Amino acid sequence: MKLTPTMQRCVLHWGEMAGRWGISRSVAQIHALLFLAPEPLTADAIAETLNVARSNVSVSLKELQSWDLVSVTHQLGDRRDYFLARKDIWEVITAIMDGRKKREIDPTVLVLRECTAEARKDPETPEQVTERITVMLEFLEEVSGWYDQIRAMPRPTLLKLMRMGTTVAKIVS
Amino acid sequence: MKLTPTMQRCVLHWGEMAGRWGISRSVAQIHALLFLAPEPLTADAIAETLNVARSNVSVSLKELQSWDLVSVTHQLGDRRDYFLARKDIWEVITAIMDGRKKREIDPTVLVLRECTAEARKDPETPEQVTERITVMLEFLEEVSGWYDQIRAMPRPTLLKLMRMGTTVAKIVS
DNA sequence: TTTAAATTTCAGACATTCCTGAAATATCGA
DNA sequence: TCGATATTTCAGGAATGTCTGAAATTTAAA
Repeated sequence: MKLTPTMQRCVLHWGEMAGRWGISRSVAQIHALLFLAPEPLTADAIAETLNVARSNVSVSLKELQSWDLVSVTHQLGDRRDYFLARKDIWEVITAIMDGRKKREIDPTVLVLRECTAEARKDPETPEQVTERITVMLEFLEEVSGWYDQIRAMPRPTLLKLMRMGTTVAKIVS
Repeated sequence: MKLTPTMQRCVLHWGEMAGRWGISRSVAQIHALLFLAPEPLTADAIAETLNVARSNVSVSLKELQSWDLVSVTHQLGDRRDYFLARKDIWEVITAIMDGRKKREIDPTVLVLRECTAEARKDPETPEQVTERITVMLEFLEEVSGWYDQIRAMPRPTLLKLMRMGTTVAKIVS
């Protein structure tokens, strides 16, 4: 896989953003490469193009698959795996948002449920604190539910809503 | 500052989530502590309560202030800084989202702008790749603009919209 | 000023995460 | 089944990020 200067720039930038995005540089670079690549690539091709260890590519691809951003295809008469990234930018973003919700929000909701129950029983914990935890839990649960509803809406509807921007508010109020 | 078992649990959980949230454990724990604390705390009190170095608290508080999650107050006749976290959960979440947008999206939009310009001039870059980069840029810009609009809406309106869930779609279509 | 408290800076210790390369395992055709 | 190729696992090294404690700086009262 030959990279033009522009493609290289994208891949490198993805790698630089990796830290902030909470993934490793390899994962980010591989994702950029597969996103740009016009056709599926083998793990070897990826390793060669990005100059990283073959095993690193294997692990990183597993992570990208766990994010539902990359899938495997095959070519007739070739038993190597060919990897392919989601190309639809909308699906890419929603996959990332789903993954983040699962990793960053859901565990906290579980703990907060236990904490509120515990706080209510415990007379030591100030009422104010219990209240604060409860409010946070309820808020997270409400946002979670709202997110699920939004996710279930057909894309054209969602797009239309987005394009309306603030005018929705005027209609519904 | 004495922590009840429930408060401790929250603080520790925040610390454990820190990695996934892209902040250091200290920053997360200090935020949890200040969020729960009924009143402002000095840096020394924080250091003592969480058993971390005083200097660490100083740096972490600076980061929390850069996120607009923590502010400084003073008590009459006391020249120490007293730190206070945003208590309104809605404001907390929007502050975090603003910070993430600034750190995780905005830099990429800038680079993608340069990349699309570059790709268009460069005949080497395949048309398909240029197109893909352009679509991604346009999508990010659209979402950014949409986010700004949403952020500017008065909170009660936004809450009403959220509570309506999918029924908004039926009304506008 | 001077002094003392409060805060910040920063070099290095520590911890964590990431990556590599070798070895083990899996897969498929012959 | 065997052999060749593809993939994964994993221990240890490299790189990065975090935290500490001492020293420097800032701040405000005396």
